Amino acid sequence: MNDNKSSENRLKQMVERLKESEHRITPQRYAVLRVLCRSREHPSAETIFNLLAPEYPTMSLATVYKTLNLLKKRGEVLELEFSELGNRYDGNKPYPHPHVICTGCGTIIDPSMLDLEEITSKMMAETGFRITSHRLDFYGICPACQEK
Amino acid sequence: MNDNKSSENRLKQMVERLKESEHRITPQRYAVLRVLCRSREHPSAETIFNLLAPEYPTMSLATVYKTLNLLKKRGEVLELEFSELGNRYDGNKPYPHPHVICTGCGTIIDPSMLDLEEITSKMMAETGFRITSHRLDFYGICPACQEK
DNA sequence: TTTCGTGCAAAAGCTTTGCATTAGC
DNA sequence: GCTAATGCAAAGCTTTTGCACGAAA
Repeated sequence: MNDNKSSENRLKQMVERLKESEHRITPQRYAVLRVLCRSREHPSAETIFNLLAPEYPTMSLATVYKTLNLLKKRGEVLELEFSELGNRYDGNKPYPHPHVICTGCGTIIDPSMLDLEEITSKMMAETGFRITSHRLDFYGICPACQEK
Repeated sequence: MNDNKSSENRLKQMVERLKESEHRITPQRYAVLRVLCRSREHPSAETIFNLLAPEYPTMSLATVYKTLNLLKKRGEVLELEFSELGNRYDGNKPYPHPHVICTGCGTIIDPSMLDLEEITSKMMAETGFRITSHRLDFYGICPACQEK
């Protein structure tokens, strides 16, 4: 879980922005936002659903997906695409950043930010692309898995 | 398509390595290897299948997937995981390297190599992970799509 | 001749969609 | 009260699997 202050601020920000764009804050939707803001594990849709199911018996996976897609469309969540691991979501830092992923247990953590500006400029010059986003993943074995 | 010399060398290398590990070179398998070596478009499984279907009427998608998984297991092909775009494969450079991806048309190109050694070292020191691989993707709009 | 590979069809995951019901605002 | 959101079930995709047949070495 996240430290309380920053995750609560992020939650308020998400709610505020949704309200501004005429979106309703339902209990289910609020619950999904809460999980996204309070977790740092880059949860999958199913993880979010499983966390909420006990407290919200009528919650459905479809609602989780619909909420994630809404947030994705509005740039409020970053989707990490994996076919094996399943897609994972980051609501705290909804902008491209590096990740370190354990190929043993699927843990995903955020290392401190790297400066990718220079690399991006070189890319644009070389390829002629208008670069809008990026993804940098490091794969390896996490400390916990190394001890197994 | 690739330049003939290097793609034919890569093809021979793939065949040689499969033979060394007691794998049979069937016409279907050879055809998949050939497409992987001759294309630089990072094709999907279905793209490979569609390219070969006319020439090999009995070819099946299952065989393409089985061949790709065999090559992946042996480190002869790099799999790029996308949920929206579908997984894409690179048989020419089966080691982690940067990609530039057009979010308009799905084109994937390889920019010239960047030095990621230093970044990787920093990652390991900071996270305690034993880093084994990485993925660096830049997303943007390719020159062709910019003119549309 | 003995495996191994192929290819069909079915299954398995994950994600999306249609639609009637429910509930924000 | 109007309209958007929910949630069930069904459908859609991509990828994998089981198994009988066919072919490589």
